[in-house]
Amino acid sequence: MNKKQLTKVLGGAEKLCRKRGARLTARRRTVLELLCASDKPLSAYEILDRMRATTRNPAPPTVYRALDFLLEQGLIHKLESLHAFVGCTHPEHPHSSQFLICGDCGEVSEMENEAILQSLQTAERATGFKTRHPVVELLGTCAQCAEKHQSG
Amino acid sequence: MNKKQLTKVLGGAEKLCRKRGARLTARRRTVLELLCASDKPLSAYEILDRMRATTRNPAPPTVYRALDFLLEQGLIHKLESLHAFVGCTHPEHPHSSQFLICGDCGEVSEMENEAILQSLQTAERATGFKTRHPVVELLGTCAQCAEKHQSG
DNA sequence: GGCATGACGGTTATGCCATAACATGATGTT
DNA sequence: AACATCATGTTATGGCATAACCGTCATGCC
Ligand SMILES: [Zn+2]
Ligand SMILES: [Zn+2]
Ligand SMILES: [Zn+2]
Ligand SMILES: [Zn+2]
Repeated sequence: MNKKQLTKVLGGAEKLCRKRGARLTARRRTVLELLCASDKPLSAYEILDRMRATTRNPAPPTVYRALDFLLEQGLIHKLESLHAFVGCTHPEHPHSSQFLICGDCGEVSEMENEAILQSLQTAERATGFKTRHPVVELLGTCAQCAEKHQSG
Repeated sequence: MNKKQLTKVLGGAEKLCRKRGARLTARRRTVLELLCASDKPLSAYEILDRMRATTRNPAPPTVYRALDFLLEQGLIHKLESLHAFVGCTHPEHPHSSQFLICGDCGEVSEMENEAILQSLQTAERATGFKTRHPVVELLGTCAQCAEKHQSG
């Protein structure tokens, strides 16, 4: 995410939280900034390291509490298969997305694919299962890296 | 999994490994048995605890090495969102499946849904992404538990 | 003002998940 | 026997996540 996008997302988050009566405090905002500014997912402890630049002696609970808040507000997502977190690219409305995770370059792209959601919902109806939180993470190789492998 | 099914799965695993020239050793077999005999997913450390009944002083690497082998052979699956493992219900052929994970009773059911696979593959083609391992885990409430909630 | 209430975050400690690194033992081949 | 290879034992360590307790600050009510 570039600086302009970052500003926009942070502004949006601010507005969203105000509307909901949720408090986007300094700590929480810092964590969101770090995640959005990063070009790859960050683990809680990576966030912790980066916080040392601006915060005196931060500890794991500080980070995890902020992450919990941001997850509740839908401003970030957790990648279960990586034990890491990413900023959401379109937090305006609640949604469930799918993630393409490249094992070569580490890039993660968030996707909101209607056909996939439909197929999941169809399966749920057939089994009577009620999904609260779908985890869809595709681990593999992105188009760029696949091309490199062929040419290189 | 009941005792009869367990015997069948273990026999199948034995045969499968022999065919592939892979060695289903005592340790590996024990871990597979424990997973298949359990009615819910087990973490590596839960497996470790149960191994103490039959093995002297087992350590984490013992379990993790067995798990790695069984994963490679497709005899078990890892549930990323639970940090736990389950025995595969149909290991005869390689496959990628989806999991319905009930947060109330802890039951996990493995599903191999063609429509979901298709929708994932369509999305891959559209993006040029090559998936090596899809993770699809639906966290929610199973039909049984949902019913209990309504009546109770 | 005085005081309860509740959200937020600092601090310390702990527990679970997973692997690195090295030593030993089992198995099969020549 | 000598050797290569794979599996396992053993010890130590690193990464992920939370429990429990306490101080602080804002808010609302008497
Ligand atoms: Zn999102
Ligand atoms: Zn890539
Ligand atoms: Zn399976
Ligand atoms: Zn259930």
